Amino acid sequence: MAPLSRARIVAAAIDLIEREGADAISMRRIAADLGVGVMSLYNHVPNKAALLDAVAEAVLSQISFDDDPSAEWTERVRIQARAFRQIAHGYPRSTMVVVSRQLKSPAGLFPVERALATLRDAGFDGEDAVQILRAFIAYIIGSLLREVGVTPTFAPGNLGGADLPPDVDTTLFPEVSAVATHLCAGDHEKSFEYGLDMLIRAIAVQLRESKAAGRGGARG
Amino acid sequence: MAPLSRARIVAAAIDLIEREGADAISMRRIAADLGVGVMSLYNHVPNKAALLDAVAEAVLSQISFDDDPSAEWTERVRIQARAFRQIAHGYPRSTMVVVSRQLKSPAGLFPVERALATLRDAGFDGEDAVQILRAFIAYIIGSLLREVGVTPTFAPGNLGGADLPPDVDTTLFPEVSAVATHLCAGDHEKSFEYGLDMLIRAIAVQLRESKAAGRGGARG
DNA sequence: GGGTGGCACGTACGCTGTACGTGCGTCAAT
DNA sequence: ATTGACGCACGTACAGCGTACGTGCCACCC
Repeated sequence: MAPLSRARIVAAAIDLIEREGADAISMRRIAADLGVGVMSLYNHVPNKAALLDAVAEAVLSQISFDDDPSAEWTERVRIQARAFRQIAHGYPRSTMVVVSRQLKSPAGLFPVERALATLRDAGFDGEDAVQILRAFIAYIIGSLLREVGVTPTFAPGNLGGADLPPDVDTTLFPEVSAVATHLCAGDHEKSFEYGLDMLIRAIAVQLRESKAAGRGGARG
Repeated sequence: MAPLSRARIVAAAIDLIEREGADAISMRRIAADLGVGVMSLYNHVPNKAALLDAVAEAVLSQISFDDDPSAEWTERVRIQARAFRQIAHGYPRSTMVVVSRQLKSPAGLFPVERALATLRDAGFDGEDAVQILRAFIAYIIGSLLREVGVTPTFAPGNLGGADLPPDVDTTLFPEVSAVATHLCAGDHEKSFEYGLDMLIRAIAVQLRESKAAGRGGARG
C-alpha cells in the first residue's frame, strides 16, 4: 500500500464527496476508504476545515484554460467562464464545497490573473476590470449553485421537469404559472450561455462607451 | 413563558445564527436558548434540515418589495434586486443558509412572480423572461455570497483591506499585483451596483434588438 | 369518570471532530 | 553497534451532535 499522503487524503475526500455527497464526508469515512486509522489523517492535515480547503483548492486547480491569447477578448472571457463551469460538471457534488470556502491560494488567484489580463487587454482600466471580474464571478458562482443545487440526489428524472411543485396557485402566481413550462425546463447549459451572452454584450457596450468618452472609466 | 411554537423556534434559530454563526447552530443550543428540553423542539419541527428550511423561508419572506409598478421597468428590476440584497444585510450570517437550500415554497416563489411580471411588462416573452430572471438571480446570489463570505467572523478590520494575502508573487501574478488596491478595496454596495448596472443595460440592449427584430424573442 | 391526544421531557444510541499517549520504523551521531 | 531523535500510524477517550423511543402531565370531549 502506498504511504499515506496529503494528496491521497484529498483525493479520497473528493471521491467520497462525489460518490455520497458533501454531507456524507467525515474523517472516519475517509480513513476507512483509505484503509487507515482515523488519526493517521491528522499527520498530514491539521483538521477537517483545512482538508475541505484543500479539496476546494484541488478541484479549482484542475481548471484548464486553453483560450487563445490572440483571440478576440469577448471570446476569451467566454471560454474562461466555460472553463469554470466545466469543473462543476467534473465535480458536481464538490462544487458547493468549493464555493462555500473562499481561498486565497495561488490556485484561486490564477484564474483571477488570467481574467484580469484579458480585461485589461480589452482596454479596461484597473478598477473597471476588477468590478467586471467581480460581476462575472458572481454570475458564474450563482449559476453553478443553481445547477448543482437542483440535483441534490442526482435523480435522473428531475433533469427535465418536476422542478416546480405541481400545486402552484394559478391565481396567486399567474406569471409563474404562465411560464411554468420554461421554468421547469432546465437546460443548464442554455441558461448559462444566455446569461453569459448578456454579460459579455453588456461589457462590450460599456467598453464602447468608455472609449467614446475618452480614456478612463466607463462611468457615464 | 409563552408556549413553544414553530415560529418561536425559527426565531431563536435565526437569532443564534446571527449571533454566533451558522456553524454554531445545533438543536441543543436552540433549546437551551429557549429554556426548553431538546426533544420538545421535535414536536414542532420534524428535523434539523426542516428547521433550516424554515429559517430560509422566514428570512426570505421578510423581503419588502416597494417598487412602484408604474415606474420604468429598468428601475423596477433595480429596486427588486436591491431588496434581495437588503435581506443579506439584515441577516448576514443567515444568508449562506438561505442560499444553500433551494426551496419551492410560496415565500420563494413570490419574488419570482414579481420579477416575471416586471420583465413581461417590459416586453419579453416567457422564455426570455425566465432566462433573464435566472441570470439575475445567479448574479445576486453570487454577489451576496461574496459579501458574506468575506466576513466570516465579522472582524471590523477586514472590511477595508487585508483581503489579499500580502505575499502575492509579483512576477507570477503581475495583473493581480497591479490592481491589488482595487481588489482589496471592498465596497460591496459599489460592486453590486456596478454589476447590476451592467446587467440592466445588457437587458435593455437585448430588448431593443428584440423589438427591432419584430415580435417574439430576442434571439438574433 | 374515563378515554384520548398533544406536548414537554429524559434517556440512550450511534455518530461526529480531535486531543492525547503509545509503539514502531528509520535515520544520525556517537 | 548502540543510542537517541524523530516521523508517522494507530487506539483510546471525550465532548458534542441529531434524533428514536418511552414516560408523564395536562386539557379536552363523551
